[in-house]
Amino acid sequence: MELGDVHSFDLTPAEAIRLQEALRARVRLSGDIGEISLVAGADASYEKGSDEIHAVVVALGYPDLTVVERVSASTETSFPYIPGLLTFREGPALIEAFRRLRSEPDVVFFDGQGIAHPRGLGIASHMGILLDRPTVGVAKSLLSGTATEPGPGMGSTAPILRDGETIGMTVRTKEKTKPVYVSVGHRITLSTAVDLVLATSRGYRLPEPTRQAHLFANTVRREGSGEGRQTTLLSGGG
DNA sequence: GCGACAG
DNA sequence: ATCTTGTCGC
Repeated sequence: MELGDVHSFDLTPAEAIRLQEALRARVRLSGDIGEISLVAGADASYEKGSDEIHAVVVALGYPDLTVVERVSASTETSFPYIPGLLTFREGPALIEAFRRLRSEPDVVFFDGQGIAHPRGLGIASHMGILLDRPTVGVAKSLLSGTATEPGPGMGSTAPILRDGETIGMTVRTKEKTKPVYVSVGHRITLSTAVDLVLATSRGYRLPEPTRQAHLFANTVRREGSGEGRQTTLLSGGG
């Protein structure tokens, strides 16, 4: 994908927070996505003691969810994991992975929050601005706000509230399984985001874009598919 | 001051 | 996120 100007990631935590406060104004909570034919999932993995991050992006056809492309990028990081500043740890590697992506996904799912973040700029929102593309945050746990419990059935949802505002939705993607926390990343409505998460869920807690990215990120870390600049294009089949 | 705290 | 084997529930 073509990326526009990307700001520096060589920042201190205090500078990172100031940047988030400045960028939050650029997040768009609405948008007409039109016909969707391609979705993507982005994720990262790393080893316990290492500072090497393995980021991946997996593109899938929609609504069939067939994987059409997988790319990865492995980079060194010095920024530690700090709740609320995840983008500054995983962002550089993810950006490189997106640069290697040939596909042009209509929407991208990220592992983490969108606007359901202390400063309204979780990794899905931040990356959405840099990519200028619709994005959705699909987190496995809550970072900000109060989550209400959805019903036990697949497809049930309930709001994530903060100061009386709905900042996201808990979504039951699998019956009797802990819900995922969905919030708008950028250029999409919460309603559409939730619909897409459910439309891409196939019997697992994580929707396919996110699940496939998760699996591939682990493969890259263990077997190394990204030592350099490798892009894997698939023609069909899983 | 204390607790909470995406991945 | 990662380190790890078996185990309990659907």
